[in-house]
Amino acid sequence: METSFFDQVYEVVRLIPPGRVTSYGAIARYLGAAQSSRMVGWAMNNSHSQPGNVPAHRVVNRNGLLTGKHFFGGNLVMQELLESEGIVVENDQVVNFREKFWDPSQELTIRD
DNA sequence: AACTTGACGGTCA
DNA sequence: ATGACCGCCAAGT
Repeated sequence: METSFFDQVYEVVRLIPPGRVTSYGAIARYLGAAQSSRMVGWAMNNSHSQPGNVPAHRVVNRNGLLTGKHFFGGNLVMQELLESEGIVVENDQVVNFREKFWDPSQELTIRD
């Protein structure tokens, strides 16, 4: 396997537990490409082409803003999905984002 | 083949 | 605090 940057992104996204959200930058940083946060979003764009389900709705930008809601086929689809998991979304922004924030580098623990 | 855009983020002014 | 620019890599045009 090539273990492309994209593939790793999908893998991490799938590890995001329900009721939690993370940011593109957090994933990118976990993969060692903090400056490539845009690539994470781009990977999400291809996520629809990936097997299995990639909960991209749990990925928001560092503001907790549902920047990708537009890509879910609707404006409220992403919000509905998040609220369905217990996440409160208001004005396209995750309430208590800091509490709901799930950092792979922190939760997955990188210890060697 | 080259240029522009893109679901971001951090730094600089 | 707000605004603008740069970086990163891939895909679309």
